[in-house]
Amino acid sequence: MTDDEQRRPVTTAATSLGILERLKSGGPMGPTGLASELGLAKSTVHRHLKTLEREGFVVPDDDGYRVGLRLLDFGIYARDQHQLYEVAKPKLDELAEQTGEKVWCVTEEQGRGFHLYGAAGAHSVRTPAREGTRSYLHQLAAGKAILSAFPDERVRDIVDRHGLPAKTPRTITDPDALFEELATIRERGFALNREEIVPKLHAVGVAVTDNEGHPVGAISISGPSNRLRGDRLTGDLADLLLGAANEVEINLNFS
Amino acid sequence: MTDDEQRRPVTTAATSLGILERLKSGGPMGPTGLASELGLAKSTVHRHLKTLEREGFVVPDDDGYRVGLRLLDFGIYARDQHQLYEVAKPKLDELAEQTGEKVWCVTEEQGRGFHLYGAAGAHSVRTPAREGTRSYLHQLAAGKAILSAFPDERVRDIVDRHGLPAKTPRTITDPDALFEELATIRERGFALNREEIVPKLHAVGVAVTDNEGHPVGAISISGPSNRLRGDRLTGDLADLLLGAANEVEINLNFS
DNA sequence: ACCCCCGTTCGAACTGTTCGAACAAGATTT
DNA sequence: AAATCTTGTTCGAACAGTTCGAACGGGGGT
Repeated sequence: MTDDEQRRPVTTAATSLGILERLKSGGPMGPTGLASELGLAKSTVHRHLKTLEREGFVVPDDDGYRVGLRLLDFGIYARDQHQLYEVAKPKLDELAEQTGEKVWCVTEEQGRGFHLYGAAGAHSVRTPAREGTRSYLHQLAAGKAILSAFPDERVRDIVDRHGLPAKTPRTITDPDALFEELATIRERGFALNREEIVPKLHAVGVAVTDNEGHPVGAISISGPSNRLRGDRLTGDLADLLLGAANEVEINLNFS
Repeated sequence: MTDDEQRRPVTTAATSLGILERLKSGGPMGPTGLASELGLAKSTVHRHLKTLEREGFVVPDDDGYRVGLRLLDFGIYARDQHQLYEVAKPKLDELAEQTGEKVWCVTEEQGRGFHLYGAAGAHSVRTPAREGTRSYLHQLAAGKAILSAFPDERVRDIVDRHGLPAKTPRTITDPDALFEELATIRERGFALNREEIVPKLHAVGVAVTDNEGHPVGAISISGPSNRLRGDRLTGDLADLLLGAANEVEINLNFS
């Protein structure tokens, strides 16, 4: 059904984007290193780099080239365009102060979760997530909340496309188990994450939907597992989140 | 001297990047609109969009395509890599709370200024600047502070390359006037901006340099002209900034 | 029910990219 | 200090890929 196979991709452009991704995942590099890692000729990479540099997408560095701040310009623009961001942001700051934990706002794009904004509470712990981070939806409390608001068919497409890769032994890797979990989430209204992405890290997540019931994203609270457990997790914090999500939903429909 | 003319740019990649920029400046569009604005065939644009979509750089939208959040991932990464960001951030938050104004941290790339991070104080006003915004250095207090830390030759190159475009009647547009201003800044240690980029907006800026004297960026405080004037601007606020910049410089050299 | 506009596909002509070799410059080594 | 290796850069030719225009199919509007 999902014809992922693109008929005739622009391979030249894809090469440039591949260089960009390599510079992000592998750190600053020069033409020689990139060429050997990407299986291209030095001269080819060189020409691509010069073109990317002309547009500000890469910048010369001591160790070769690195991704340029022009991408921050684009990225922040993309975030600001998102309806959820501006509405949820003040509410997230409020939640972070109230709970003292880390509060995130996540949205879906192409079947993946993107961390739009994170508010740090007084006792919030450091996690691998940053703003902009792209994650698998099934590995996040907020992600599972989003999935629970999708029709089953859509969830199945996403699972087919991206699979259910594991991050910890507790990550959901079985489609059937995922659908069971989503049913539970739909019933009680919020999603839980118990060490499914980072050991010793728990989280609660609630979907934010538009007036047609389609999810525009989700908000979540995450923190150390010994602080986020029992009634505090499934009671106070979940209720707080449900209320906040509801507020955001109302504001969304009038903006 | 500056051979801006690239010998053989990868025009295909440049086309893709051009589409990206058009989507940012012109808002979401479809292949037809982009093709007419860029002077390309519909089918060409379509193929580029599909390729960009495959990498997450653009995403389908009600009105066609829009820039994707993958760019936020890249952009935030680029910011986090910057040495100045993590060191300056806590100090900026502190300054914002102390002064109640908007505090920015700006760095230079390719002769342009990039807003890395902005902390909003209690009374801070809304300005056109966002995080990621690319500006002309001569239009910013922080930008002029950066320029004042460059050797004259470097400043001349930047002026040759980007010119001195005006934003308001008070923007410096004459190279000689700029060099005079930079000399003054070097003497007193801080830069001023009096309605040179936005009417009724003033700012103070101080450069942050590494242990070799090269600027890694600058920090600034900006606010309404009737609040940022006289002794408060050139005295209290300037002193506060100078102290903050000095702290940041020390922390920079040990990280 | 019609039409128009937009997104999409396809084939052929051609423009642009890719590759490898060669050059220059800097760093590291002997 | 000379020599050698590596890196960034330039160049030309063969090739591969991109571009364009036309045509198809679908959705919204009149």
